Amino acid sequence: MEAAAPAFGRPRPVVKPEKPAGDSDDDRDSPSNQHLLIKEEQLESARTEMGEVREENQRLKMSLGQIMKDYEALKMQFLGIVGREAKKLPEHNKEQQQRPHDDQTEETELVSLTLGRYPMAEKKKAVEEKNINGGDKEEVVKQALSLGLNCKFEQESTAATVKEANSPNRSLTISADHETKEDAGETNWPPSKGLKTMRSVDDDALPTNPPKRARVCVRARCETTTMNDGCQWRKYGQKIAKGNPCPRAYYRCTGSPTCPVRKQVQRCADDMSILITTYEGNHNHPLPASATAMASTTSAAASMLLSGSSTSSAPNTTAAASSSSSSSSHALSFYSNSKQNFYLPNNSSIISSTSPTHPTITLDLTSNPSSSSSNPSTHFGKFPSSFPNSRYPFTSQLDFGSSRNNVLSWNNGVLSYNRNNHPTTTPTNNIYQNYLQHQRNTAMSLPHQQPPLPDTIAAATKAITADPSFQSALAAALTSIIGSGGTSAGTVKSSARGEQPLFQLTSTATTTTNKGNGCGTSFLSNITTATPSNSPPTGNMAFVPANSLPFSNPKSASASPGDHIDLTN
DNA sequence: CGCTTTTGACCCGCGC
DNA sequence: GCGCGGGTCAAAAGCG
Ligand SMILES: [Zn+2]
Repeated sequence: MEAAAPAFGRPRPVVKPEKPAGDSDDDRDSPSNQHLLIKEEQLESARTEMGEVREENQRLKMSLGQIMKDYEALKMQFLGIVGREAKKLPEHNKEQQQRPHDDQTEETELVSLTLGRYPMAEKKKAVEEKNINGGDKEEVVKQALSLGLNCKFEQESTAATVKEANSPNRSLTISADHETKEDAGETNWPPSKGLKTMRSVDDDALPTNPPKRARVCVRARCETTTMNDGCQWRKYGQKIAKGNPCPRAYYRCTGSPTCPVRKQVQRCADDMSILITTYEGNHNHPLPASATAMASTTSAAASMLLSGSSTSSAPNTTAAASSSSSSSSHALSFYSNSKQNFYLPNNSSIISSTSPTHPTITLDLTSNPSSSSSNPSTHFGKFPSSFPNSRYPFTSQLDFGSSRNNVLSWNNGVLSYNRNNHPTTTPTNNIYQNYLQHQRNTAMSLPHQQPPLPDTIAAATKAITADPSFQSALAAALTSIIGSGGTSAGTVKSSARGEQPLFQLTSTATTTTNKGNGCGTSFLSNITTATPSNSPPTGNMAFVPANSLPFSNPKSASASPGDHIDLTN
């Protein structure tokens, strides 16, 4: 995206490429030379731009190359270590291990992520450039890191079981992009639209009507009142929308007193099991690791939306970052290297509609839960990469932990959705408990960063975690992973009875977009909008999520009344 | 005691 | 201008 960003991001006096018409015009000797001159100028500038872009591309390519090298090297190291570890560890209860999967996954992931670390420096650069070129608002907080790393998760030890079902490699592409310029856009929200009366009176007396905030709507099956997305929400209102027996609830983020983020939750009238959550705005404060996934997703979506793209993708759309040979797509090449494709959950789809009111993008993850056995790949549609006019790729990683019956998980880069309507199996609680227990006990002994790890890993981890940017990225990545991990834990339950190891690893997905111009990027985390340096703990925080995991949070503010929703059913 | 939820009132944009 | 519907406020109640 870097490449593209500059080119398209900044509405410079660039001539729109599609207007080669200019040439024809020239021929036409229409009116005055002025016209010609102007055209020429435009051409000139365009060329210049092109040149710049190319240069940048080159640079980025090189960076990428190096990154990849590093990555490979580290990967090897990692594998070696892991292998050793695996041997060392007498196999704990296999069962437990499986569950802890999540844990392990996390850990694994962490390490994996480590591999991607180098990029940071480079990426930063990229980011900077981006900012320069594309940052609409200079406010771009530096914390906005854009980094892309590609990791593969090899769950050697743990995954042994899983392996069968899943190929050993999972790759996770992460790209944190803070800059979500959209922020700017969204940030506007504060100008409380209406209430000028007594409410926000002075501030911006004239809110210059901000561009409407983008909204991201997520549809997912969920039993609980609200999806546990890791954020803290306070309910501030409830209304019964006409045409839907179910009340719509309004929540506000309490992460920060000034956080503009809001969400409204409502059940689908047609299918009560579907929960429709609409997010609006970007967080202006650090988020718990567990919350970054959703946040990044929404912001990414918002970005995409705002960038002006209308999309509606069908499940089977192939996004694939087909290698657009153009030099302008490093991102793509990056991905292609890793030969990764991103998938959305089964028939999940993304639809962005710019309604008069608010531009809204909808992620529909509700599609049929159908059998998730056998070939996952068959059930999944590749992520639609086609965002017509968008220059921002869109990411989708969601963890809806709260649901007991649903499971979203990523396997091998594929997101699988599992729905278990028959809670006949072991109660979630047990699993949860086990999970926790396991966490405490087993987790420690696992190849974590904490305990007896080979220095290598420890060192690597340290080093990595030291880098703030990385932290953010990591946090995001882990978040998503973990978040889903929680989910997966839930899944475990379902798996308990099944043979399908689908749930094992969950990670986030990112998508790449490479439209005609091919600048694909996945960006997944734009972690916080506003806290650059605060994130230090993030790296570590990533592991905290245990608490914030989707598992039912008894206390979670928003989740309390639980089933309360008695829908008319 | 602090925080969240509940809930009716209020505000505002929009269509008629 | 009026009514409707969506969204928000804020007082009161509930909870740990
Ligand atoms: Zn927030």
